[in-house]
Amino acid sequence: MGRTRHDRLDCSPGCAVEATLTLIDGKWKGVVLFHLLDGTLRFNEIRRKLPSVTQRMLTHQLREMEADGLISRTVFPQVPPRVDYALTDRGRSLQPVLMALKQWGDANADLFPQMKPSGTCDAA
Amino acid sequence: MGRTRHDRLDCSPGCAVEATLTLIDGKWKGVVLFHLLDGTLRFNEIRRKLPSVTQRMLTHQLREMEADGLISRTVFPQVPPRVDYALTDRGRSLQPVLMALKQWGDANADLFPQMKPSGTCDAA
DNA sequence: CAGAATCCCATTTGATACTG
DNA sequence: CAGTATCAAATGGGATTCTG
Repeated sequence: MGRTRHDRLDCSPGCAVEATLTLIDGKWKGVVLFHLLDGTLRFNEIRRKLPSVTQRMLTHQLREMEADGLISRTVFPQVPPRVDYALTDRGRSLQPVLMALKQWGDANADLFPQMKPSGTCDAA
Repeated sequence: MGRTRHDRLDCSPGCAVEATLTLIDGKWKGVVLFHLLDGTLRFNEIRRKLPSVTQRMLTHQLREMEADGLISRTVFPQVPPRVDYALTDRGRSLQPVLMALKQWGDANADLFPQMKPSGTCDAA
């Protein structure tokens, strides 16, 4: 086990750009973080917002973001289980980054044919 | 062949976030775009700024960004060859995104032990 | 409900050598 | 100088099944 994901960083004036990217790429991390901006979510609530994610991947991405200190994971010892995910302070500090990414994506929607117009689905 | 890189997009309020990410993840794209903010660069100039990138990877990433309309590639028919890379208007419009990524990375440098302080290397 | 375990395929990345 | 070509390794990601 270990944090080999950030080993790709070398020294360069722009490496902070890549550094941040290593934390939020991964197939679903961006969207998950974005949704968590609106508040705490349970595992299946996140799943429902991401129509085509598998449990395996969602679990994996969530664990990585937890290890990176971007989100917190709270397990309620009850049956059936309940696990809450929320942004940490560090995770919340990504808000400007996430908003910049979203704004650019919306402004350049023509690049993404399969992306439906913003607000077509259930709003956050 | 084709543009399968953006097929990962599904419908979700935050999918524009992922959409943008599909364009700038890739191991070196972020840094390359960042450096191009300062102006046109030749192939080997970019290489020199990225100590550990291979020609193969750099070529590949540049071609993808060209296909996505983020950068332009100008070949000068001369010997030895000269190829200039520059941001397109669309690429330049990523500036706020890139700066947000860089700022966050610098502010959270403690997460990246192997990242030397900003400005340690040759400045852009 | 929120996962863990296993298997397997696709894509990404790297190493190396060669070229107009 | 700015690439290509080829091979191999690492990683990412999906499908499915099982469980406390």
